[in-house]
Amino acid sequence: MHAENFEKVMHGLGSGFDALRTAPPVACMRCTLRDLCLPLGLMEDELDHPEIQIGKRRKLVLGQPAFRAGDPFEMIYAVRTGFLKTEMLAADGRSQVTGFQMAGEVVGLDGIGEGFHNSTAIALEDSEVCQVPFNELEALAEQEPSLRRQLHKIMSREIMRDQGVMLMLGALRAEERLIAFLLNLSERFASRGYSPVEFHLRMSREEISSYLGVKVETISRAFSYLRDVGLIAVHKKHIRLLDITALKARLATPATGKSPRF
Amino acid sequence: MHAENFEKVMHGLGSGFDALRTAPPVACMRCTLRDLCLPLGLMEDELDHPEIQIGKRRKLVLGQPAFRAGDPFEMIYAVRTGFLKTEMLAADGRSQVTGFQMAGEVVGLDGIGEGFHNSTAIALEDSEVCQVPFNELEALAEQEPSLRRQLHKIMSREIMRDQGVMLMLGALRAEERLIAFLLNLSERFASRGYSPVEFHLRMSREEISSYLGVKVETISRAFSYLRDVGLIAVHKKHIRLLDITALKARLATPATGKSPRF
DNA sequence: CGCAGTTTTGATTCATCTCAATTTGTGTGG
DNA sequence: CCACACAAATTGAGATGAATCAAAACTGCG
Repeated sequence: MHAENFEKVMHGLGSGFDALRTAPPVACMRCTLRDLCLPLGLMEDELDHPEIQIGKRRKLVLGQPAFRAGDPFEMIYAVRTGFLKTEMLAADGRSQVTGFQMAGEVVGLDGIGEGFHNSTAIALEDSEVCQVPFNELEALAEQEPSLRRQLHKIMSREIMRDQGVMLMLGALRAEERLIAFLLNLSERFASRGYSPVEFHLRMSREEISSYLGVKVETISRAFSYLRDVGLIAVHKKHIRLLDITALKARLATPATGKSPRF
Repeated sequence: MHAENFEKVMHGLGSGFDALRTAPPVACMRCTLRDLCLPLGLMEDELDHPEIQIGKRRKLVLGQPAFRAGDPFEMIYAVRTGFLKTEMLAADGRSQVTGFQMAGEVVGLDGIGEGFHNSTAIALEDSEVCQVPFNELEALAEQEPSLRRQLHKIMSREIMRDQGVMLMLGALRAEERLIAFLLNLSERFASRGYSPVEFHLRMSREEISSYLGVKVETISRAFSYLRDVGLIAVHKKHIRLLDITALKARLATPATGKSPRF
């Protein structure tokens, strides 16, 4: 979906706002996600708070939610390790996956507006997130212009990401959606130092199909087709992109008539 | 689409940041969109700045863009009167309408992240917007906690809105999408004091179809069908919802198998 | 009043869904 | 470690919704 959304991410370690004064276990400055994260901006201007940190780490086992729709909104969550999915529930109980998040990406931003989360975030594998109390973050952002800008960028990027998904759902056919999805994963893995051509899907076909707005069978067929034409290699959840250029080309052309590219 | 998104809106009048000190033509406090807007929060806490205002009014004639994709990001825009559409351009030149905005709604938030707009906002009728310089807004928000919260809410609501559209595009069939669209307009008109059952569409069928991710012919057929079954009355762009309850019911049931409502 | 663009309607084709069966994978307990 | 039971994924065949191609009706405008 959408060219680049290796989102800069928000995170923090330790706990509480007074962390500004006390030296916490692991400061944001030393966090491994430093440059993907909120403190990125922080560091630029505010090197006088080397130990700044907000939020605390929390482990999630496979299937465990970070938060559920309806929960009061208090935190936003930065993925430190692992893989999450977010899903929205329709009124009739059916749900739709709205995104997959990997290290350095943020979930929970949708809760700000209404005071409660309207989506659910679930770990697709054992993961670790950094819980950031939003009101503390806001307060801190007040004092740190670069942090404030970073927060706004993160929210803005989420808006862009969502709009990219809209474009994909509105304009691409099933097979193209899958290609866009795979290419998007590829980019995100690449930007994290992993192989862009070979990776492991953490989500089920069902979850992919929900995200892409088609039925599981259709996704399965699309996988098979791309394998048959030699564009990808599939071994259960292990994917290898055999010809990224050709895959991109399939997105760049309106194929049968609908619009292309994400 | 999506229950409520009569977005609180950001606006301002006059111009420049120094407006904090000089008395501008029309202060936010006296703006007719006051309670839909950013100053909403402002007023709660900061009654000591009765003349506060940022941004300036700008008229747009039908078809005129407030900004274009690629333009450097400097302002966000609150619709004061009229009707806008926002659209994203795909790599191959095709475009997709990503939203329609009416009085009290904000456009341009997607530009924050990358420093340039990645969508285009165009007036669907003669309109007036309030241009708010974003960096000034950020600076002002720094001093006004309630304004800051309001800004975050607005961004968060845009995220929720987009996710609602994702759900619609991923889960509903053409006819259901149109119903969701009409019901959404209905709510937004209602929240502005207009009739929820009778209104004028400002956008073309083409634009509706782009937004809903289907072809024009399909939208036209969906209109005709809903008319034939007595759910709506259509006279060109004038729409009357004859049975809102029944329309909602069609969204609440997985119809032929796909997911409904959202 | 006639032309150009938009909207509607019709007929057909095609993509995706649906239903159903099969295969493959996974976890559990013997 | 194997066998079984259950879940996930694939494949097939047919039904159906939406796209496509084509043309007619309508709308607005000079």
